[in-house]
Amino acid sequence: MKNNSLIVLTGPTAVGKTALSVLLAKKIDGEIISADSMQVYKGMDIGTAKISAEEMQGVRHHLINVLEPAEEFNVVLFQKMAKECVADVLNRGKIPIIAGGTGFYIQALLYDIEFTENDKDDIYRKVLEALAIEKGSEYLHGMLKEVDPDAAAAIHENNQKRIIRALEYYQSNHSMISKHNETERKRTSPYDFHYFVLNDKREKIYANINSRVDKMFDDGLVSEVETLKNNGLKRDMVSMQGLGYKEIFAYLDGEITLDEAIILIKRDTRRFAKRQLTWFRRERDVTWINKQDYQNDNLVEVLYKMAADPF
RNA sequence: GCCCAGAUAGCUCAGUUGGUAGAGCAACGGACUGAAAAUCCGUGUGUCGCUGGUUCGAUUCCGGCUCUGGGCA
Repeated sequence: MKNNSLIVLTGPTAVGKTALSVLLAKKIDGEIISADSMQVYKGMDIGTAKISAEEMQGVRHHLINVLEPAEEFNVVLFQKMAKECVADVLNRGKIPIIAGGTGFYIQALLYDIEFTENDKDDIYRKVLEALAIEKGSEYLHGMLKEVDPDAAAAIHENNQKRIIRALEYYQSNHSMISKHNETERKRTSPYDFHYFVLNDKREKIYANINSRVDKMFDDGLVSEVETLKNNGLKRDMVSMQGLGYKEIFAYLDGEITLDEAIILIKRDTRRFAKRQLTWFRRERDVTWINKQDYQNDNLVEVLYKMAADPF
């Protein structure tokens, strides 16, 4: 085993990553580093389908339950924390298994994408947001065209978040984000990795999602969100934009009925799974594991064999 | 058994005075490099129930059949 080896196990939500990752960790003496933008938060268990202590079966998990829901989390933070975890796990002679469904985070870690320090400018962002409300996002798009035409061409004028980020980048770095993206895209990974994407028939995934959401309600999703709300969490916080949370907030605020919330959570989770698949499809170096191709096989053994080379 | 209504996209339905069809929802494809469970863009995916007839041409008109509702017996 090399000192920079790691395994990525990902896939769309509800495909069965979590259980498989634990089995794999036990098999190869690994530790799991979660790549999940929502499971980092404490007190958000039901809606994130967070793994329980029993389900961990003694396997050590990192980056789960490490932040308060009022704290902000983003790729940069993830990358920083995850890099430390990976180094730590490797130092102790174990194999890091990156498990979770946030493709962007996995990419940032795997290819060590560079994010310059302190280039997030909250004040400028607020200014831009106010400008967007006042003059519309086409106006911001026009501003971007002035300073970074390539970025303006690549970002649709309705995509306010992206436009704002690109302007913010220019403001902080006095250089174009389009150039930055171009160089970062060419990066090669410092790790020796196996990138597994677990997949299944679409209808199967969707059926899992639908029944999982029903179960979340049975398990008390509404009261989980009520508790968070009573603790002072607001709808616009990063953590409360998670699937299942934003819809229940809308229900608690009387905007939609409970039935509508259920339908919305199911639909939006299905769409999320589809977006995840779109992301993984265009990632380089991924190994797809289609569950329907291995119906009679033990998936852990399959992964173990495929990953055996570097160990 | 008889009468009436319906049968068009995955679902609910609209429509074509005869020139092979469209809405909503669902679905599908894509982008993404400091909000990513976020954000944004794009796409009708259809033997118009089956089968004959009339017609240059039928999903549309006519007949028969099948199925599904509702009613009468």
